[in-house]
Amino acid sequence: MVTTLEVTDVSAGVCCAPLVHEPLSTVDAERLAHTMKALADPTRLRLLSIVAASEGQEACVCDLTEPVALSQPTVSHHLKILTEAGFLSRSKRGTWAYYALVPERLDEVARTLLAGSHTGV
Amino acid sequence: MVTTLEVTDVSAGVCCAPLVHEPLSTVDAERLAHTMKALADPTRLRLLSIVAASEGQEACVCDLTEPVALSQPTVSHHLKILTEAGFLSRSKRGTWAYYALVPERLDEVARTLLAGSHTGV
DNA sequence: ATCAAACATCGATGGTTGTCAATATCGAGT
DNA sequence: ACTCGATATTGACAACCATCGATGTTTGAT
Repeated sequence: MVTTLEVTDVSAGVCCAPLVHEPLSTVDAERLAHTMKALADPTRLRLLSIVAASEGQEACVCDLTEPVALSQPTVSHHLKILTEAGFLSRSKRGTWAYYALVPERLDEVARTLLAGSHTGV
Repeated sequence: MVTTLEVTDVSAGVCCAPLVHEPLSTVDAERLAHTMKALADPTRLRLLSIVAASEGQEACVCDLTEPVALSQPTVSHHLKILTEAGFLSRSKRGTWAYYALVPERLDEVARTLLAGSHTGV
């Protein structure tokens, strides 16, 4: 049984775009918007949360098709978008493709949005 | 001079949707996606960041049209979407409409996305 | 070598969305 | 009352996107 681990290109990192501290450059805004677009769909959010709540925070396509009640091609399409945005990683084991959560990526985006309000402190 | 302060409906709060701890319900996913959609456009992200970087974290439409190089109706349209999503508040002073950042809302969304990875700590 | 299962890709389609010009509304000053 | 300046709304259009069925590709098993 062969195990292939594919690492997605996350070089277009949004790591250090403050959003709230200084005006975003056109290219930074474009990059961040592309990242947020991956999270701006209810199906993709559900897929993310289902994967995150699964054993080892990973799941194969066959486990995901039924919960979201969509066709397999559609699910594959969404998983590809989430993977390209860096929120999931793909590893193939046998005929199955396992998608795993990349929590650091979610945290990275969360930090980008932080505005530093002192809510109820 | 009359000052009107409008408070936007944020009752559709995404406050306590964990995203990473348990599968999102259909309705929660729908709500969160709607919120993320407001942040999934480069123009809106630039508008947000420009407002956030302005004096008192607020700006009027006339100050925003030129930086983004778009028509006034288009800018008003984007500001409306950001306001309805709770990221901006609108207060009218005279003929001018001032849009101010709501940092708590950004932090709220950021917390929703947090996955709790221990990146390089 | 062949077959079946899991997944990806392709092409098409209906719905959504960002943009603008034109128009409407609203407030301040004359 | 009238005008002007700032903003919101409307209608239209092109580009984008989520979805599906059909098909292609890869892998393990017979």
